[in-house]
Amino acid sequence: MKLATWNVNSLGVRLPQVLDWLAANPVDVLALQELKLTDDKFPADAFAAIGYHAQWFGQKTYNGVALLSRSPATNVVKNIPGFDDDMSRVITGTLALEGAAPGAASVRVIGAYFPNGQEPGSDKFDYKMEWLTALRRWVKDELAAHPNLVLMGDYNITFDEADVWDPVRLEGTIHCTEEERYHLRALVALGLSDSYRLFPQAPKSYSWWDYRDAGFRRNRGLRIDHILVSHALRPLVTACTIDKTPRANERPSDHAPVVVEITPGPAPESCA
DNA sequence: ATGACTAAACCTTTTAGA
Repeated sequence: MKLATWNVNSLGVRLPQVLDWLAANPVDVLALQELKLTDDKFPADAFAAIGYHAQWFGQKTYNGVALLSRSPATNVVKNIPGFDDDMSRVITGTLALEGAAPGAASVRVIGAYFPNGQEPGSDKFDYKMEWLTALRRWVKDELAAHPNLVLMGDYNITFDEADVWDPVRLEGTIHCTEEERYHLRALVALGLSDSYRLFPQAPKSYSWWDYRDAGFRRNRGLRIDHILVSHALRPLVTACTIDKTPRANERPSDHAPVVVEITPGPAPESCA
């Protein structure tokens, strides 16, 4: 099965591109971030028309997340339980593990739009740290309950220098601070793996490029969109790629989709 | 040079993104 994450920077603007992308890339699950629309404006009919179920958690102007899926999601949770937040940033559901024996297995999928943080030392940075702490506490519990878990979305954090187009110039700036990277490593330490780095990748591979100053053309980017998988799923991950093709669209999002392929092995069966 | 571009709402200007 294939799962993907894409910060679309306004679903109202990007809907035609999302529909086109799904037609060309019929993934089983697509997590969307930055819908920038209220729940009543969510285009559920357009996704249903191309065979996708949807769960969404919108917000006016900012934030907003959704899960699109070939099979319906169950046990849907919005935001981080126990963390009071007026922003719509997280949506979670349980999906069938496609490719496994029928009814044999499921995967818990968390789609998240991590806070930007704006600038170290700002109120928004403090909120980012609190949010990251709350997320980790919750993901720890989810992992205990669901060994097959995928945490994907716009993390707004780079892992290390390899994720940054100019690590010297951007050292200590937002998305590249030690505080943010500590939280990212702590998430990984719960028992997750960065799907993208399970495979050889081209150097200077990024998932976001600044609209300004021809950032995409000059490949001045950051890798801040990630797909983390639990240890139970890790041996089943067969590919992880960043699809830059939507950046060639006329009015592109500043983020590219990230796609992971999970290939369940044959179901263990007793030999009769 | 605390910039550049894009999107939404407070809409000819500001806020936020990253």
